[in-house]
Parts: sequence; C-alpha cells; structure tokens
Amino acid sequence: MTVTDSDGDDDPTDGTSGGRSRTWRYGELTQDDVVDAALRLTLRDGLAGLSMRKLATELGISSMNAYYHVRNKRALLDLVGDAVLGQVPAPPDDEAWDDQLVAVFESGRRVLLRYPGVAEHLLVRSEGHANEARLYRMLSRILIGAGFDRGTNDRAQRVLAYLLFGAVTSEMATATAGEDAAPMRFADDDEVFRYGLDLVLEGLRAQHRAARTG
Amino acid sequence: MTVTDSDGDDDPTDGTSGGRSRTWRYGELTQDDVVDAALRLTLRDGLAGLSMRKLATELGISSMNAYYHVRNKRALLDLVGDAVLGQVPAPPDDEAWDDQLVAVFESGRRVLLRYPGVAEHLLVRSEGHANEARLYRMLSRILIGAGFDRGTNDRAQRVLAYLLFGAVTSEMATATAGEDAAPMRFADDDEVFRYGLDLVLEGLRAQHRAARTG
DNA sequence: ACCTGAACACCGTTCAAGT
DNA sequence: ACCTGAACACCGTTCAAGT
Repeated sequence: MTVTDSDGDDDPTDGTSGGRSRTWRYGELTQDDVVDAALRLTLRDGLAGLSMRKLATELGISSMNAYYHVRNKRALLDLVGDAVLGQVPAPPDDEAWDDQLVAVFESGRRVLLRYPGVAEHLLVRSEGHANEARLYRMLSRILIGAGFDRGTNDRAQRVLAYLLFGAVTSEMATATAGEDAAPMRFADDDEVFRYGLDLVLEGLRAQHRAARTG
Repeated sequence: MTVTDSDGDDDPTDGTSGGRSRTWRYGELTQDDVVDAALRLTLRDGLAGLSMRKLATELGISSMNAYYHVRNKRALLDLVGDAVLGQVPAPPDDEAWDDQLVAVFESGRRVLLRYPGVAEHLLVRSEGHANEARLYRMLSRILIGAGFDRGTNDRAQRVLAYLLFGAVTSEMATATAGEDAAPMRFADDDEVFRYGLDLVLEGLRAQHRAARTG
C-alpha cells in the first residue's frame, strides 16, 4: 500500500491534501491521510520532532485516534521513510549505467535533504516497503543490466546507501549546528558527496573494464 | 578533558571502575566517573537506552545529581561519543599511507560496533572534543604526509567518515532486527565495509599516482 | 467498525531547598 | 560547593468506554 511513484503528485507541500486540520467524516480517515500528515510535519519540524500526539493535533483528531490507523510510532516512521523514498525519481533510461547511478543518488540526496531525520531513520531501519523495494529493483536493473554479478550489485548498493544516508545525516546535523564552532571546511557538502560518489563509481568502472577485457 | 588514549586502560568492562553503584564521598564524584558509567550503560543497553535517571541509578546517586557534573543529556552523549573515539588505536606508523588508513577504519569500525548507537550519534553530532580532534589530526598526518592537498584530505576524511558511521549504524540495526524478514544478503557486513573502503582507497591511490606522474 | 479520554510508565529539565 | 526531591511539560502505549 501507499505505493508512491516519483511524479511528485503526493508532495505534501502542494495544496491537494488541504494543509492542516480539515474535518473527517466517520470512517473517512485512512492510513494514507495519517502518513501524509506525518510527512507534512516532518517537512516542517523534522522526524525527531514528530510525535503521535502532534500528529493527531495536525489532523484535528483525538490524541489516540492515529493508533487506529497505524500500529505504533515505529510503523509510522517506516511509512514516512518509505514515502520519502517514493519521491526519488527514476533516472533517464537512455543514459550509461554510471550516469544513471549518479542521477539516482544525486536526486535521492536532494529529496532526503528536504526531510530532516529521514535519512537517519532509513540508515537504522530498512523496512522493505514498496518504495524501498522499487529503488532496490531500480538499482539492480542498472547494475545487473551493465553486466555486474549479483555480489557486486549487492555490495555496491549497500556502500552507496551508507554513503548517501551517512552524508545526508551528517550534513543536516552540521547545517543546524551553527551554535558551536564548526570544524574547518575546505569543501562544501555537494562537492564532498559528489567526490565520494565518483570514487565509488570510478572503482566500479575499473571493475567493469577489467571484466570486459579479461 | 577526558582525553582517553588508545591503550584500552579505561575500558569500562574491566574491573577498575568497580562495576556498578559504589558509594561516593562528598565531592568525590567527577565528570569522568559519570562518563564512565554512561559508557558502561551504553555497552550494555546502547545509547538509545541511556537516560539521565538510569545513569544516576547506575551510579547510586540521586536522580538529578548527574546534572551537576554534566550540563545536559546532549553533552553527556557527546562525551560518550568522544570517549568511544578515544578507543580507536593509532595505526602502525611504519606502514604505507593506505594500509594505515585501512587499519584506522577497520579498528574504528570494530570499536563502534561494541557501542550501539554511538556511530549514529557521531554522524549527527561532531562535537570537536579531544579524541575527535586526535583522530582528525591522525588522519591528516597520514594523508598530508602522503602528499595529498588539504582539499583532498578534507574530502577523503569526510567520505570515509560517512562510510564508517553509515555502515556501522546500518549494520547494528539489521543485526538487531531479526524480527522482520531481512532482505537477501549476498555479502556479509565485514566484506561490504572492506569493499567500500577499498573503493575509496583505490580512488585515492589513482589520484596519488597521477600526481606523482603529472 | 470507528473513535475517545483517562491512566501508566517513562522521559529531560528546572528549581527551591537542604547540607 | 555539593546534593536532593518535587514539579513541569512532554513522551509512547494500553484500555475500558463510548457511538
């Protein structure tokens, strides 16, 4: 359920869901409405600022009503995480495999940077919901399609995930922490992420060349 | 303060600090004692299971006494994080720069895997305490010593940090989550981490060769 | 089936009060 | 200077009770 494809239609910032606190007819409120509200709150306050009570207030329902539509908070966070992953667009499929990977991870980073705390949650919990599986298949199609074996496919995906979620989590934190003296910065965040991405891809390219030659 | 060097003397699992709940004479309890107890609790329950009240109970002091030695919980977590970083040993300095980096990050991973939640905290907060600075200098010495410019030094350190903290955070999570059906695993964690580390180092080596030739 | 409020067991933190 | 308990404003979650 809640399979969100990447056309951006369900962006909680657009007006379609009516912003905050509309009223619901008896039995009308669905799990998707709850997740949409959670997504809206995450966009505003970050995942750490999300509570079941605030969510209920945002929806204009009684405090504990959300529990009727979502098992518990962990399940809610998983749904939010997966919804955010659903906003990562598919890459143009007429490009080379490495350019496609760059496209997926650069736009993935951009999406995750909009939702504070979501990258961190995805690092800690991989729920196996629809959009995570979609992304996993998308990447496998690119890598297996390029001729990589399943082992390399799996390893590369996990390394790239560590880099993406790790980078975004760290960037969000240092962006907020203007309070303390930040450590010296010789390169900005976009550049560092791109540098890491290129290192991984360069390694994969070398492996690719070796396989075609050998 | 609390500069912990890497000889392991302050490992909270050894008997030196007397385990739990000794009694303290008036004015005897120091910040280090508080951090040691927090480190012990983190080892047992993970950083997420640490609370100011549990910490006080562990120390056998009144609930709010910990606040006298530590400004707040965030400061406590920072101190724990830095103490854990202090357990990462310095690499043998008679080896090549890339082998030294492997040594630091492999042992760094091993240390972080013992303290659930600490890698995640370090991803979110970089406090600039003594041991973090020590590690930063250690890596700079290796990379600058090998002839890399400051920009590459900075970028490489950050990419390697994303990889390390991201990998450990993700590994800890999937290790605990035996409940749900885990996604297929073609490679185990050590192998994947080593694979990512090698990709980054291979890229750095290529850059190193190019600089020496050009 | 859907929704509600009270209640429980936790949190971090503040603060007046004690020695 | 060092330590304490009560109190406040939050949490997630359960559950008996309402429609």
